[in-house]
This record gives sequence, C-alpha cells and structure tokens, in this order.
Amino acid sequence: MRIGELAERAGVSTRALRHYEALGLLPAQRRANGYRTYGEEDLRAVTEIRTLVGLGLSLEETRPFVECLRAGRPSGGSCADSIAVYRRKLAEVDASLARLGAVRAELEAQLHAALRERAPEPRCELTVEEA
Amino acid sequence: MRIGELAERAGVSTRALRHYEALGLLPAQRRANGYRTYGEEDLRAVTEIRTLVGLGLSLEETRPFVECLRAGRPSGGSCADSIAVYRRKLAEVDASLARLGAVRAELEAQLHAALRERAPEPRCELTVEEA
DNA sequence: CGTGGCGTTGACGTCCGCGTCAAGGTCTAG
DNA sequence: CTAGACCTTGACGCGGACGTCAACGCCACG
Repeated sequence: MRIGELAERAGVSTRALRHYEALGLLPAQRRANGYRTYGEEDLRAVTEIRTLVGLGLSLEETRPFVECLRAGRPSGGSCADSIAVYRRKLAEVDASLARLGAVRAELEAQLHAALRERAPEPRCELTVEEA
Repeated sequence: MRIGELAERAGVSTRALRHYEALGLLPAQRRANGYRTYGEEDLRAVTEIRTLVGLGLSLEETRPFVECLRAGRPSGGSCADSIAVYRRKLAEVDASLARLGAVRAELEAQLHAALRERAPEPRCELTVEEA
C-alpha cells in the first residue's frame, strides 16, 4: 500500500509517517517511481507507535518496541529494552503523579486563602464556597 | 535597583526579566542612560511569577496576579481574575491527575503482560518479578 | 492531451521560556 | 586612561512532533 492508504488506515497524517521514517522508526520500501510502499506489518508498527505516544512516550522511546516488532516478535513490548522503557516510564509517571498531587494541594490552599482574603468576615458560614 | 541585582535577589536570569518585560508582565522605569530601574514591588512581582510558574502556570496565566499586585493589593491572588485562574488550573490539574492515573494503570498492565509473555511457564512463583 | 489526484523532497513555521551569542554603550576603580 | 563589570538591543537556537507551503514528478481517466 502507498503512504496515503497507510495514513488513513492508521489515522495519522502522511507527514507524520514521513517524520517517523526520517527518525528511522519506519523504513519504507520504494517502487521504481520513488513511491513508498508499506505492508501490514508497517500498519502494526504505526499502531504501536501511536498507542505508546498516547501513553506519554516520546517517539525515541518507542524505538525498542518497533524494533522488537520487526524482529518478528508478536508484541512490541516483549523485548528486554521495551520492558526497561516500561519500567522507566512507570517510574516517571509515579513521580509526575506525586508532584502533581502536591501542586494540587498547594493550588487548593492558595485558592482558599485568596477566598478568605476577599471575604474577611463572612456573615454566614453557608456563604463560604468550598471550592 | 538595576536588573542584575533584581535577578540575583529573585533567583532568575536577567534574560528572564527582560523576557517578562517584553511580555508586558514587568514594565521597568528607565534611567537617563537607558538602564532599567526596579523597586521592591518588582521583586515581589517576580517572586509571584516564579511561584506560580512553579505551580505549572504559564507566564500569560500569571498576568492577572501581577496586575493584581500592581493594583495595590497585598496579595496577587486576591483579585477575581486571579481566582478564576486558580479554579481553572485546579480543574486542569485534576484532569491531568485522572489521565495520568489511567496511563499508570495501562503502563503497569502492559508491563505485566510483557513479563508474562517472556516467561510463559514460570518454574517457581518466586521467580516472577512483581513490578 | 490535459486535468486532477496522488506522490516526492526541501525547508520554514509553530509553541514556550528562555539560553546564548554579537556588537556595542556606561560607569567605576586603580 | 584603561580594564572590567555592568548595561543595552537584536537576533538566532533549542527541543518535539509535526503543519504547511512550494515546486515539482507520476499516473489513470475521459
């Protein structure tokens, strides 16, 4: 299939596919006229990339997965390098969650402080908004 | 005080201060020789900016806060616009937390699936890593 | 034959918060 | 007088994942 069909079936732009090729993530066969040609395995590679990017991985981080697929493995996550990326990303997500939780608490505290400052002496407790 | 002193006291670069001025966040007085001059209130403004940016606000989003300060309010968060930004940001953070929680679960599920795939028939339960 | 729909490469634009020169002006101490 | 520590504006760079031209080639259909 040509690039337009792959793009449509994968739900990405042709520009994105060329970008992946430029990064070496998605090498393409060429016809005599210079057109790129793709197979079903390329569709699966692109699907894998989009799934992982959706989970917050960078394109570089998806490399072990697509290489794992090209090595003939049924799943892109079943190679050692991929698993290492999973672990690393999980740790990063945990760190982000912790930081974001602290930020949330601080934002809420600041918001409540600001609300108290604007209504120094509430006439009635029921008028104080809780968040 | 001149820009170098403000930068050092606020813990930011002079380049950052000029950037804030270019955005209209930190207008500066000028001496006859063209040098920028700042007062203590500018230090407070920069401190406010850095605090808010540390909570994940963009520079644009800090604008209501610094304007609130310049309006003479003791706290940058005590104006209606600032409070609106607080609320909006809090909602964004909640959304991020929810998304990140789902991503975390998915990452962990994928990791476990990959581990099972690599060790289809564990000889002993103790050899299965839990995370 | 020509038109329209595909494809190609190359290169600049976007967003953000500055970093990092470059090329100069200003002020102070020795 | 001069070194050097400060200041000025202007402009390009970065990272990431492409978007968006521009200018061209290829091919099937009528």
